[in-house]
Amino acid sequence: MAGLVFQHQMDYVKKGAWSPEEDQILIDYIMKYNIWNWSHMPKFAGLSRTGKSCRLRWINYLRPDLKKGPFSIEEVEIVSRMYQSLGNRWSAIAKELPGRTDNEIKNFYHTHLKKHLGTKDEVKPKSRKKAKQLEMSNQKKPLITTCPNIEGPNDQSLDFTNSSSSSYITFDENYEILETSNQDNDVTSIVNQVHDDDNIVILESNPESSTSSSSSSVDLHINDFMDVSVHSSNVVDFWLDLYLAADNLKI
DNA sequence: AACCGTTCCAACCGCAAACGG
DNA sequence: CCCGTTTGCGGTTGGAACGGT
Repeated sequence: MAGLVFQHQMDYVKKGAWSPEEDQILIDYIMKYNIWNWSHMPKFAGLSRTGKSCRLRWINYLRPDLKKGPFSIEEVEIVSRMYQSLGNRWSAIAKELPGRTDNEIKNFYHTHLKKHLGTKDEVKPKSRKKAKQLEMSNQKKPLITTCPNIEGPNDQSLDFTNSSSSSYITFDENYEILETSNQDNDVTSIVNQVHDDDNIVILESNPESSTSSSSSSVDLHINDFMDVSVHSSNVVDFWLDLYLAADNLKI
């Protein structure tokens, strides 16, 4: 519900959801005059909004270079890895993901990653300079690498089936498992094969080439102390389950 | 169909950092 | 250096959408 806040007798500031008309006014104004001063601009553009609200709307929703749609496996991997090293420094994490905003990443963390990664102690460097230094020193190699837009095992240039050291999993457009390197969709054995110096390669299958879909939910019996449930209801949860399962194996 | 609980995310708020006169 | 203004950041929340009963 949009509200009106009266600042002075004659002018007011609109709050709440933006209308398509307001969006268009903001877009048109910025396209014509660029961003020169957020706090003064709304008045000139004819918007009854605070500069803060305009800035947020532009940065998080209207800018043309924003990437829309769900996070890719690679993006999830980056967010996960950077959160482990940087904590809740969303804007620093966003710099690694072109087209994604800090707000979007923060939301993504709270809705998808929190339950898997838990909360990390807040990292609060004294200055942004220190923060930058910390960020530079925290680069880690990912355990799992991703190869988006690769066709999969039928792609002759990527014949993983003859490789003794690689495993693969392909998904259909719903991220249901299509095929694995051991030919019997046995995710368990793939995860069990993980060694310290291994990467797991997750292939995203080409949606056009998918022919079948099969549901897959497996309980991995890792050892006498650990059972891990891996399911493929969506790419994010599947990836995280697999990631954590593989990571636990390294202990 | 109605209700209720949950999930998700756009947008808010307060505060801190950066800027500029 | 000081101080007022502007910009940027992260936590929080309202409410729409969804799913289950």
